[in-house]
Amino acid sequence: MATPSDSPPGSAHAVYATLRHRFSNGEYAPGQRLTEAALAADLGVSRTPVREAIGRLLTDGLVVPAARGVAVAALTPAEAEHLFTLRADLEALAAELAASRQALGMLAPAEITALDLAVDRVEEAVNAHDPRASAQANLALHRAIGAAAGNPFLEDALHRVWDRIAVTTVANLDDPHWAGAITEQHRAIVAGIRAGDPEVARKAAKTHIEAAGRAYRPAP
Amino acid sequence: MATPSDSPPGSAHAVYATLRHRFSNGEYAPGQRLTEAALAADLGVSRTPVREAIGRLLTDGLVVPAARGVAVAALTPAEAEHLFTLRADLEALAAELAASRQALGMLAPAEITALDLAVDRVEEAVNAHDPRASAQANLALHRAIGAAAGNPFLEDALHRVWDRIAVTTVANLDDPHWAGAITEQHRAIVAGIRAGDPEVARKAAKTHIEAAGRAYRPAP
DNA sequence: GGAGCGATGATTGCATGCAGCGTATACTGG
DNA sequence: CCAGTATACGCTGCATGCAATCATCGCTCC
Repeated sequence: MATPSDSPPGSAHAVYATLRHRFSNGEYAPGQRLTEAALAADLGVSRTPVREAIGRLLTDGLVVPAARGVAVAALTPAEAEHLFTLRADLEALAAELAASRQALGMLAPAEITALDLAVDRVEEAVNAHDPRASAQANLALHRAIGAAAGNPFLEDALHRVWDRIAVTTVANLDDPHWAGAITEQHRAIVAGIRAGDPEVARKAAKTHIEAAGRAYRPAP
Repeated sequence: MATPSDSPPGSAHAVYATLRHRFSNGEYAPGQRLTEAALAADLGVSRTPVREAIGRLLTDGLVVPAARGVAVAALTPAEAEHLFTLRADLEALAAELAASRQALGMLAPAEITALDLAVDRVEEAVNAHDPRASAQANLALHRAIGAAAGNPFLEDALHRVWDRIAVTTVANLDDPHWAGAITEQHRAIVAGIRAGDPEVARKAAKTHIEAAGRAYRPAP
């Protein structure tokens, strides 16, 4: 909900940003326990800012109260389904808004070009069978679409969903059928945006995320 | 994003919940500055948990960094528009999911009855020209719809949007045309849910929130 | 040998202390 | 009377200290 332009100073926010970044990179295993002292030592600050950051992660749902403090939140199959349902709608809205802005001439040509480029990068990474790079390139593309929507609150909601999913996922791209479909679907979304057709873009995005949800298999 | 079933213990979370509740009740004026010491004294705890709670409010965007600490976030017209755009889509999804669950027999008859009752309460409050009660009853209805959707992540996203809007709003219900339309639109949403028709429910909800967005005028 | 129980250790949760910083106020000079 | 400046106060931000709590490990008893 915070407009991303804010960059509050302070060690607490830095710790929070760092941890959030680590989560979205899947650097922590689900169920792993986090201790304040260890993080404080790791990040070179005292326990207080770490404590604040963990509190924020708690409200984000990225960590859950555990026996002795907090643990990295896992994702039950039901939760994953709920997340993808929400994500499908949010990304559909993002694509729709991006297309609307394009129709109104509010998107720079460079932004559209960047979308094409991002699609290419995903394709390359998938063809190279590099799951890590694929996930990152894929996220970059979707982030770019979210940015093109021009709605900071939507972007924030998307980030929350992505981060929550990213904890447990290295996207399942070894399914050859899904790997083949992903680029085609990406191109359909971008085509809808480029054409300035909100309905087409929305449907393409929704279809894509629903397919991604079916392909997703949470780590055990 | 936090599944609402979690209820982390601790004074920090209690402070956060209290403040969040106050915000959603509009108890703080936009721009008002909040000091840790005053809140700590008010709530009978030390500055530390207050500090943590304020940190969470910062990431929620409900407060913004100010000269001397934090101030209650105001809402620019552009932000309000973005919020209502997102809200329209989220509530549309909520109504759609609620209708789907109804079609699958997953909604208890008591839930449907509660929706009807909530609509009636909004109507009464609006007819009584009680803006405060109207806003609360309206929020209660929308919360009920959100709950009927059965998706905790969607509920959380909705709460974030509502709270962000609630800071500056006591809904503008003195517009007689809007006041007359609101109950009709509410009934349309509930009718769609009761009929188990996701498309009808979605469109009704979207139409309603878009109308609400037009009627909304942020406090100066 | 297994199970129950107690002690110890680690870790959280909150309070307080202290330094740094910015704001506001009061005072002085023009 | 107004403007400029210096001082002092309030407030934040972080670190540390202390008490309470819970898990784990080892011991004893059956």
